[in-house]
Formats: sequence, structure tokens, C-alpha cells
Amino acid sequence: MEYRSDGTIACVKEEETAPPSPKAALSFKQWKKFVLRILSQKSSGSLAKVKRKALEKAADKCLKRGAGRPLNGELELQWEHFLSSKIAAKLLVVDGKQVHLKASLGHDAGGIPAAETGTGGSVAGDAASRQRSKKRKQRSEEPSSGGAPAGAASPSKRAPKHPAQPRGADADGAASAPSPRTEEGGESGGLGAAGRPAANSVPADVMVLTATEPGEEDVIVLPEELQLPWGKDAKRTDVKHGPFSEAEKNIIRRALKWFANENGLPVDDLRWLFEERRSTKARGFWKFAARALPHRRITAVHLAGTRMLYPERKRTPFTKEEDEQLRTLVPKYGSQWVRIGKELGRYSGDCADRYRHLVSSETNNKGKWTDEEEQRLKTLVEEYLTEFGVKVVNDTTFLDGINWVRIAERHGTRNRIQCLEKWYDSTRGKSSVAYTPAISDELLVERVAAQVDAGAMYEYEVEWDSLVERMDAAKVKKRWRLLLHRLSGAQLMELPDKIVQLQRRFGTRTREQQERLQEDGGPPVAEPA
DNA sequence: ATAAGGCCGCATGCGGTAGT
DNA sequence: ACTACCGCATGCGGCCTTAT
Repeated sequence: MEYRSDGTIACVKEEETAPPSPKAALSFKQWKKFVLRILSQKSSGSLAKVKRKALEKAADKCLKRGAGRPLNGELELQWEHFLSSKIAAKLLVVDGKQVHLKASLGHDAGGIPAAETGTGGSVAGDAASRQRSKKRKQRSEEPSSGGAPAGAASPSKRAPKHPAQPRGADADGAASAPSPRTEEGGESGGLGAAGRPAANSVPADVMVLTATEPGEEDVIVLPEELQLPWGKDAKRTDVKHGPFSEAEKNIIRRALKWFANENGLPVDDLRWLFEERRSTKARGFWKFAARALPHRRITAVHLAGTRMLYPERKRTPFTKEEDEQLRTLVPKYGSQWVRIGKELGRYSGDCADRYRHLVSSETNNKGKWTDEEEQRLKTLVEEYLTEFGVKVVNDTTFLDGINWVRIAERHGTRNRIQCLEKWYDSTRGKSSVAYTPAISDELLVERVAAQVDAGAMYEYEVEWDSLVERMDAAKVKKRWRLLLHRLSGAQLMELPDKIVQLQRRFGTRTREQQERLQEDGGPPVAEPA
């Protein structure tokens, strides 16, 4: 099967079915090397040319590693993933139909607002999609993506999430930032540079390329072997977590289109996918789509895709009438949210979420927290941590793994969100009550830094599981997130940059080490807030 | 500072289905 | 009949934005 950047998909025969070799999997770092080397040789060209050369180099590398000849399409897929990664975003700045590849990473990129593009390469298409992402209020006007050409209609359903991000006048959503919601979004859909404060020209060492050459098609061939059993992929270790990038969403859209074509199903009416449960028509679709996203779990693809493709999913606030209906329907149907959703004309998950909020807001105090309430929260959290969450490692205490529903129940006057937000604020020094600080910050930073030194470029490449003894990955990551809360602008930073910043505040890394890190790819380090 | 609430991503478990 | 797998719904924790 072939996915083309214009959204059309054709079927080709797989040449062979040999099992994929792990040796054929090249790291983003490796791809980056290829690209930089190619860029150093020329001053202009097309993205397709760069791709072709990079693929050649990659194939060579595979042979040298003893991985044999890569499977048909395997490297193209890796290339696509590389392009959608943050590391590629550092290399790429999209400007209309042109793609500028930065030849070095020694400085921060000037942001160049993406302009409308036609059916250029996938990268330009993604940027254009992002550019079209509208503010929250406008979302309801967006069409359901079912029948839209892949890469053309890719509404970023969520508004940009960077409160700290300086942005120019963006009444029209121009230069809309990508959405790396947290450190966990390894691939943001790219173009982190494009979301930065605008500089108006292309830096001198930027290479100007066209997205594609006339007549060239950006064809991605997906290997059959990337398929994973639904139930077993939970055992995978190289899984990407966090927000789906636009590139990933586009892959799902393209997969949908292919699947529909192949099976004679409509793309403008997706009832076959959502209403005919387990129908033979739709059988295998999600598995198929997930195959194109080998770093994602099938269940994650399924959920993200469902929410993205759900026909006419309303993205407007629940009306009072709908709330009343919910209150009537829930006693009647219990938690049969699909049924409730059908009656309300809403997506089931939205109904469940809405009801949850309705209920939780009924029983809590509002307004300013009293000192007594804050103190009570502090006591409860500390008790909770003593009972469940505290792990002692080298005389350091880690907080997290807090069940906020439970805390809220015990607290009595505040709901889970209020408690959670209050606690997080306290860690940012916004509370009148001083909570126990985590004294393990330095150790945590140093351990993550060690992984960065060892080649990890993203949070999802960090081996969280083994990072802290007797502490599972989820809790360590939560701890990490808490730490980042205290770092202003962390959302806009790459992992190495975060390390530099964190070490400035908490760590012991030498100046020389910091400089080396920066030279290695980070933007200039700003003074901590 | 706080409330409100939309929406996301993940884990889990269950019922249906295909394979033996 | 038994088993493994598929597809999905649900519950939950949490992020982020907007309004007050």
C-alpha cells in the first residue's frame, strides 16, 4: 500500500515478508546526522532530494550494521517519523511551499509563519494544517475530518497550549504554535521553531529547499511487518506517549482513506466505523491504522482516532438543556455512555466527562481557600504520601502517585481539580502554605541528564522504569512533570534544554558540560524566571 | 487567584469472534 | 469446547484555556 501526500492511497504488493530487523531501526539522532551531512554539501535543492539521499545513507547504514537490506518502505516510514519529530522541527522551518533546512543547530531559529500551501510534501502540508488550526471558539465550525483530503483538513482540535509563549498578533491563528503539551510529546508535529517568537528572515545558514520537485510524489510505503497484535502491544517498550502530532493524525486519516477505498466504504459517512459495532466491514481498521504508527499502542491509536473521526462530534459547551438531559439519563442508563451519547447526540466520552464535572462541582466550596482548607489539604496529601506515595531513595523523598479523588473525598469541601491545582500551585510557590518540597530534584535531574548524555532526545526515550529504584515509570514521570512546572517556558524546550535549565536551578553540572549541551543542539539558555 | 469545563491519553477489563 | 485475539467502553488522572 502506498500513502501519497495528496491523500490518495494506492496498493502495491509487498516484495517479501522477512521479519524486520531491529538493526534496521535508526535513531532520530542518526537521521539528523544524515540530514546535516547532506545539507553541508549543498546550498539548495528539494526536500525530496534530501529524503532520497538520506534514505540511501540509511540503507548503507543498515547494511553496515548487518541488518541486511531494509524492508520495502521501512526507511521511508522512519523518514516520515523523523520529519514529524521535534528534532526535525529544529531543522525545518516552513514558509509557504518552501522548506528551509537549517544547516546547524547552534542557535535559535527565527520563526517563520507558515503560509497556505497546496499539495506540497507532507511536511509543508502539516504546517499548513497547523496554521489553519483555529482558536477554541472556532472549533465547532470545523468539518468532521472524515471526507476531507488527508493533509488538507487537519484541524488541530485544541488551541495552542502555551500560556507562557510569546506570540505575535495572531488574530487569524497565523504562526499557530505546535502543541507539545508537555515534555512527553516527543513528536509535536514538528516545527517547534515556527512557534517561537517571530524573527522575520531566514537565518544566513539556512538552506532553502522546495518541499517537493515538480512531478515528484512523496510516497510512503508501509511494511506489513509493523503490525502488532492488539493485546500484546502493551508489552512493547519503544512506545511513544503524549499528544498525537498532526503528522500522526494525518497518518490515521490517510489510513482511513485507504481502508475505505479498499473496502468500498464511504469516507464522508463513517457510520460503518462507529455505529456498526465490530462489523466485518470495519474489522481490522484500527489495527491497520496503528501499523502505520509503530511507536504508538493500538489502543492509543484507536482512542485518538475515534475522538478525531467521530462523526460530527460537537465541540461546543454543553447547554443547560443537555445538562438536564444528562441528569435524567444517567439514573436511567447508569454508565452506558454510548447509549446516553446517542440520545444526546454527543460523543460518549464527552458525556461521561461532562457528567463527572457536573457531579464534582456540586459538592465543593468555591472562592478563596481558607487557611484551614489549605492546611487540611497539606495534611491530607502528606498523610497520603506517607501511606502510599512516598518512596525513599537515598534519603530523598519523591512525591506523586496521588489519588486526587480520594484526597478530595477526605478533604470534604474541595473537588479533585481544586485540590490538584492547589497542590501544583503550591509547588510553584503560589500558595500561602509552604508544602514539603521535593528534595530529590537534583538527583532526578542528574539521572535524566545522564540519559540525555547517552543519547536520549525525548522524554519517551528516557528509561523511566529503571531511573529510580522501587519507583515505577509513571510515578517518576509525574515527578518529572512536577519539576518542570517550576520551570517557566518548559513546554517550549527540548529535553536537553530542559536539562540545562534544571541544572542551573537544581543541579551540579559544570559550566563546561552545560556549554557542550548547548552546542549540541539547544537554543540559548534564558535566565530562569 | 479561582472556577469551570473541554478535551486528551492511558490502563483495564469485558464481550464477541476467529482459530484450533 | 477451548483459547487467543480483537475491538471497544469505561474510569480515571490530568492539562490547558477562558471567564470571573
